[in-house]
This record gives sequence, C-alpha cells and structure tokens, in this order.
Amino acid sequence: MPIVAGMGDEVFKALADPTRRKILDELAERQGQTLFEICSRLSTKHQIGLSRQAISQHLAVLEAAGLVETRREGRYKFHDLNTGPLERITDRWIRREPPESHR
Amino acid sequence: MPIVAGMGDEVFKALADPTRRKILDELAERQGQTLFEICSRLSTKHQIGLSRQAISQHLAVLEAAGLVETRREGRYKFHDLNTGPLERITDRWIRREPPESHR
DNA sequence: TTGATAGGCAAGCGGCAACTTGCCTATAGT
DNA sequence: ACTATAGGCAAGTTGCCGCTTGCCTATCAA
Repeated sequence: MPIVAGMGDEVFKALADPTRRKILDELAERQGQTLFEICSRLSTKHQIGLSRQAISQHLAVLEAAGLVETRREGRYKFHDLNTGPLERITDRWIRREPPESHR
Repeated sequence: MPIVAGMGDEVFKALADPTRRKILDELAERQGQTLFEICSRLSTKHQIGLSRQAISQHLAVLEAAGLVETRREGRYKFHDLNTGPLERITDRWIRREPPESHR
C-alpha cells in the first residue's frame, strides 16, 4: 500500500467545499502559487473575501487529500495541483462496457 | 440547458458523506432496491445501523444530486443509480494531453 | 538589528448537516 | 373494516466544519 495520501474519504471531503474547488481551479490555471497569491486571486477574480487563515486551512485539507502538493523555498511556500487522486475516484461506480465483444 | 439535476455543487455535497457512498455502492451492485432493502443491506453487510429516516434523507440528497432516480410502483419505491453526473465532474481539473501532435 | 513580509498554531464562535423521535399518509392483505 | 407494511413530514438535538481572532515563528531587506 502506498504512503501517499488521497486514497480514502479525504478526497471527497476536500471536494465538498466550493471554495476549495475554486482553489483547485486557480491552481489548475496556474501552478506554484503562494498562499497570498491564491488569496488575492480568489478575492479579485471570484469575490471570495476570506481571511488568509481560512484559505490556509482549506489548503491544508486539500494537501491532506493529496490534491495539493507543496514545496518550500526560503520564506515562500508554493502550491501545486495534483490531479492524481481525482483520476479514479468515480470508477468505483461507473461500469465501463467492454468496448466491443470482438465477435 | 437540460432540466436534469446534478449539474452543480450538489453532486460534490452528495458524495461527501461515507454512508451515501455506501448506498451508491449498494445500488451499483443491485439496481432497483427499496428503502427497506437498502437499510437492511447497509446494516448486515456494512454494520451501518442507521434509522430508516436517516437512510431516506440520504437518498433524498442523492436524488437531488441526480445520482439516484426513483420509480414508484404501488407502495414500493425503487431506487436506481444514475452514474451520469459522475462522468465528467473531475474533467474540470484534469488536463488531457492531446494524444499525439501528428508529426 | 529592526521592520516588513510569508506563513503557522490554537482557541473560540456560529451555522449547518446528520441523526433521532414522533406522528402521519398510502397501499395491500385478510 | 382492520392491520401490517412501505414510505413521508417535521421538529429537536448534537457534533462537526468553516471562519475569525490573536499571537507566534521564520526569512529577507534596509
């Protein structure tokens, strides 16, 4: 079993909040943003006027779910979207037809 | 724009609860179950000892999200899984590489 | 070294969601 | 008609989640 997070219920919990989904949108559009960048972008582009700590807590949830990965450089912490945990979470219920029974 | 539900945030909300995901599991395994069938199956197979009303409320959430559809026959109400809303909810963040730049 | 910037920790508050409880309606069997 | 079964409605409780507030640490620039 892998050590990576995001294999359990945390992914669903993380996706449940609309602000967190907006954060994923932002990171999908531009990787490697800092906390303050994400804050100002959410504020200006999406009229989400939350405090820095609120966004920080959201990022922590996303990171616990494995949807966001971080790297530190000096006093900056850059956030990157990781779509890995998203790829197969719905396969649990979607029954794929075998494309063609070859005769 | 279609009249069907499940195009908004309700799908994520519905998927956030582990009991609701188990219900989807059950319906994926066997379509057309009644409320009481779902209750007893959750209880015996998954040790989920919730009241009938609790399950009923969960089903209402799933139906509002478009993940479950119902049909009435006499005093029975049958529940069917609809995977439609699941198919594209993650495409929002997953960037598909164009398969091959031809030459 | 001082101040400014980027971020972290933890306690506290308010609202909502999950669950229960009690009662009610509708269909089917006897 | 009466009873049992399948389900619905609505109010009340509890616990958790999102958010704020206040204070603290770390890095960099002057």
